[in-house]
Amino acid sequence: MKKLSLKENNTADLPSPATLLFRKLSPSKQEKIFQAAVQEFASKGYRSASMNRLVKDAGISKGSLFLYFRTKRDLFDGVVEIAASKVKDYLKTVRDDTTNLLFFDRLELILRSGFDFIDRHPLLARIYFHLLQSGEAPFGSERIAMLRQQAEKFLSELIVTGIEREELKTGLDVPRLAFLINSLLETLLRAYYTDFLAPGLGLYRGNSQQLDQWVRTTLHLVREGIGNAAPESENPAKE
Amino acid sequence: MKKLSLKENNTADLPSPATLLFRKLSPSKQEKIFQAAVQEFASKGYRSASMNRLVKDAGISKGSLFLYFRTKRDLFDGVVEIAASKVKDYLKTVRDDTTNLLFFDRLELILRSGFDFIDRHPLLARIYFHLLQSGEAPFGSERIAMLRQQAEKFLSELIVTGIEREELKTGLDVPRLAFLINSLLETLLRAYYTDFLAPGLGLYRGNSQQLDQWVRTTLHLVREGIGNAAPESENPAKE
DNA sequence: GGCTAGAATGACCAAGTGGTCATTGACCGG
DNA sequence: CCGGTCAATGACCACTTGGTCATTCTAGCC
Repeated sequence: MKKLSLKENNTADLPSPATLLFRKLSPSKQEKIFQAAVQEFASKGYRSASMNRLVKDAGISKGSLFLYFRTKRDLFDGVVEIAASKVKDYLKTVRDDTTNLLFFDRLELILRSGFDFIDRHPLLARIYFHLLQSGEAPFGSERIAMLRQQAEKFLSELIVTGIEREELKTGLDVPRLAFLINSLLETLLRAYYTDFLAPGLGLYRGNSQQLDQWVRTTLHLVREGIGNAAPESENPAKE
Repeated sequence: MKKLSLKENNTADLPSPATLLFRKLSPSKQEKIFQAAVQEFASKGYRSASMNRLVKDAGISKGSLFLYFRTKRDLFDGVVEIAASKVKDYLKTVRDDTTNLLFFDRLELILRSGFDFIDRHPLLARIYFHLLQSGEAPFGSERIAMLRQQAEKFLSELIVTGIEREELKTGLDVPRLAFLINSLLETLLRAYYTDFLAPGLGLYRGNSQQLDQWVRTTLHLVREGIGNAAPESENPAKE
């Protein structure tokens, strides 16, 4: 019953990057083309993705592709649109499904859902993070900023709720903390599908035990920090 | 008093990417070429950097450049070598200059020195982070892993020392925390010179007041976390 | 001067790029 | 079976890429 409006098609104001012609194609053909595009962009990044290769993989002619999407950039935008909307749906779902939980339980679920999302949509995740990380791409940085702001706004709301429920300290610097925590989550997720980011730490394709440990350590850091509060003594200086 | 082995030039075992001919050049000419290369790689990233453009900027002929560096890759390696060694020196200096300070003061200084480093070497910083973040480059990922491991080992040592001095909790998951804290620092530094990463949060080219706030918030998070410890009650929620 | 070793040069190369467009071919109403 | 419409095609375009190499230039020596 709580299926809130998942549509919320605020992307509608932007003109779709695909041409009318493309949208008249049979769904299966559209799918085939998108799939090839996702594959190509995910594995090569925007700049090194080759339209020639893509066309071969999709099994269509080059001329057709440029009838469906006027430019490489348009095609990429179309792919990003899909990736972003999937990510958005996932964020929304997680948020709505966890409203009643405690802050740190919510945070844990967000993280775990992130791993899950990557398992389900590895290529889309790759594109999403590539976009998020990439300073070198010719994308209007507004799009990147928007993605980021979305996640941070989401986290901010979580934190504010946590404060209201007295699960978190008062007087927190919410927007900055949202940024910092978001960066922690992003790094973890990125390292989850990238082999060289955390070599030897069992995050990349880690088994569930290793992931548990990561989740525990991360939550512990965010919850309590690592400083020794010297709980017995009123004097936090040397013992 | 154990002088930690710093392994100064463990890069010496690798053959220098520059040719003999290049090393015989006058320092000023070497400098000019390096400068053009740094500029080009920093602004375009590895893949989009153009040797043709570079050659024009450096004011030498294309043939010469390829006499000095056999391939584009070699030239890039040469530039990275410089960037990495500068970063390394900076890390080492910060560490050695702060051994006597408390853990969180050290951490603060590391962060502030990072900002300072970026102010001083913006282009090298860009290349360094580009390398660190880039999954798309054709660099052997070992180099990236090495850079990362260096920073994390550095942080690990700091944490261990902090634990020994009872400034930090005992029983911490040191390597994972080093990874997480490192990711926080990296994100902050990256956002410090990247306009779109933390839009509106005053980190990009922020004034010193804004930076102070960032430092404070970050350290507070790492030290105490954001969880409400419910200090009045002696009831630490069982887990 | 003449000679020569070796450094500097830029025209040139094959390969690849994103993108175009004249041609083809498939379908359809008459 | 015709003509008309329009999607599909791939040869082709101008341009860029990293890299090469025959040629030219230059410095030093006799």
